[in-house]
Amino acid sequence: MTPFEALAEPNRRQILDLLRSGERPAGALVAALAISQPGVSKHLRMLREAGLVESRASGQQRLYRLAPGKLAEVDAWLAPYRQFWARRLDALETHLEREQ
Amino acid sequence: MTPFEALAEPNRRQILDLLRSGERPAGALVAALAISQPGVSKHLRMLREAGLVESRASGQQRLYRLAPGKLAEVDAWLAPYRQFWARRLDALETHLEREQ
DNA sequence: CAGTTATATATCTATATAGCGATATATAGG
DNA sequence: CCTATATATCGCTATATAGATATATAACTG
Repeated sequence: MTPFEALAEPNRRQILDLLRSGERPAGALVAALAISQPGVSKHLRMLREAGLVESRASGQQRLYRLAPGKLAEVDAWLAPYRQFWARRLDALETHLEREQ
Repeated sequence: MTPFEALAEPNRRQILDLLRSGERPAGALVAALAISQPGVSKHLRMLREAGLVESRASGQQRLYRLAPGKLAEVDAWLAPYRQFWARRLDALETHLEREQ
């Protein structure tokens, strides 16, 4: 499964969004999503195969975390398109980056 | 079709890549891809439905061009993840600087 | 060891879509 | 009109996958 294919499914994007705030056990993801536990487990497997997440065991739990390398590849694909939209937004981003 | 779903298919990403260098007739896209003319036409339809391209008639031809607004939405989704690999790159840079 | 919890896998159904060849539609030019 | 060209749609097959429920594996707990 490629990262692009993995991102096509909304539940998988939601899992990634949840993992942005840190490592989470699979059960926390199940609780947050509107699909069954096996469904979440299957999506997690696909995200693993796409290289978008990694997991480790901790007792009975499996802790999942972002593995952002493949997302960086998606970002790299997108990069040359950035010139096409809103130069005004570019200007804003530059401004905000300088504020940091 | 959502932009994320549209981007999941490699031929569709290739079409977008070709359109980055400017408006192109459908035939030019057919010539560049490794699939049949109806196949390209179907992908173009999906890209249209996803809001990623627009087309206009010109004689017998249909000219396609990028409609980057929806790509900007993808970029916006991706934005909060950028800190994750930026951090890693920062670390790498620091490491390399220390090597010198 | 039995029971409980956490997660993964198996199996099934339904739906989506990628691909093809054939055909339809539309425009251009003789 | 008639024919050629450009593109879209139709009809089909094959494959992928999202979803569910049921079951298996694995690790804690008493």
